[in-house]
Amino acid sequence: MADWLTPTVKAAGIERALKAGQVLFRTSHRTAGFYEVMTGIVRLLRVDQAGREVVLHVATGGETLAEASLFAPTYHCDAIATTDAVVRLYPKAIVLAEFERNSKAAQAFMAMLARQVMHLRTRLEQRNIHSARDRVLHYLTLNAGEDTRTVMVPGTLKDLAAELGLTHEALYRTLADLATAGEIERFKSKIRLAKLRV
Amino acid sequence: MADWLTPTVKAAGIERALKAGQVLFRTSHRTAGFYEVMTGIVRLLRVDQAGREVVLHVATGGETLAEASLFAPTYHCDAIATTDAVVRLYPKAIVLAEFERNSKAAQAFMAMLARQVMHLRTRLEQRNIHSARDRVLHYLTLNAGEDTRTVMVPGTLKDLAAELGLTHEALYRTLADLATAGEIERFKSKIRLAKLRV
DNA sequence: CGGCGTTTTGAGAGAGCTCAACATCGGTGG
DNA sequence: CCACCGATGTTGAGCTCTCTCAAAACGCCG
Repeated sequence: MADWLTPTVKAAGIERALKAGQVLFRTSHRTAGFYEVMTGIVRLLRVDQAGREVVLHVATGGETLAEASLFAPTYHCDAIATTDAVVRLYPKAIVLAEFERNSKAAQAFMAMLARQVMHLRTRLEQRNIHSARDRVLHYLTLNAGEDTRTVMVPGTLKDLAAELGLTHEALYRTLADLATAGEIERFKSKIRLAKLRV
Repeated sequence: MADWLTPTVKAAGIERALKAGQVLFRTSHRTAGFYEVMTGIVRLLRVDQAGREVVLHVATGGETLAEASLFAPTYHCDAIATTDAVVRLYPKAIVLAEFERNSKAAQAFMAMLARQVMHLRTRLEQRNIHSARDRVLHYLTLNAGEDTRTVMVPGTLKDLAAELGLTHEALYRTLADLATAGEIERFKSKIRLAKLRV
């Protein structure tokens, strides 16, 4: 997953603990580099003229943050810890120098970004599906494993509901309906799509 | 916008016209490179066990397609023209060689991908907002220009509705409501947010 | 002038959201 | 070992909001 993280870069990572509400960086601050969220939740936002927060993104464990800051002199939004959190800073100069020297690392980084773009587009497409039923089916179909039928559910169903953009109630109901309709089978942390009806 | 497109790469671009319904590439085909959609609409999709299309993305003019294919031996989805379309192929070998030789170009490409990631995350965040009113306001606030109040509307309001994930009726109504509430002013192809009320 | 697409407004229905109650499970501490 | 507690999982009922279907006004271009 993080094969762009060469030993050099990894060694340069600087961990930092944040209290809930603490500011990681603000708009127009000079960019230090980009971050990886290790634990907790960090949100990216802008503040509009009326002082309201306009949220750009909510990052949780494992996600990277502000990749674009590698190529910009200043940050373009604020980053604030929503919960207590631990982040790791990858200093811009070191990362860029590594990419210059090591084109394999650069390629791996590009590949990671390209995969993210792909994945995000897919999730966006998913949100165009209005029916909860179809949205869940879309997700299951796309995330079915080797046998093209079994999906491992990562984390709780509540988390899944959030990823799908549904309330957890709606997800529970939809799964229950699909199960009684015989379209899926449910297991502890797996869901299996019914055999295709031809 | 396309500053990663060095003359070398640009010269290597191969245009190709597609009829509606024509296949550009299929899953497991060997990757030739990635594409830019010049005109028309191309959709990326997978086919599930029951033979149904599962759409991953719908690309239109100016968008790039299958960036991740640069780093993979085979395509992981099908690409089919929805309308008559013209695409431009940037051959993998040439692009990668250029990135190896020209680290500025590589950096520009990374920067482009990073910006895309940022933008897609923002759009995804936007879709988490359920109320049409708040979603429109979120969009307007984030896209306000220099003066932080005026938004140029690209294309028709119908297009905007699609980008926002609303029906055009819902958007028209919401804009009308916001206008009568005095929260926005509407012009030919501009919308201005009302002054902040403190 | 006659079409075609966008913009606008109306009315109705359905689907998911909200609020609420309860079950279940895992962990914690007495 | 059991009682307690919090978070997840589940089901119910009502409501709101957007979608859908419909129709008409408007603007643009041939």
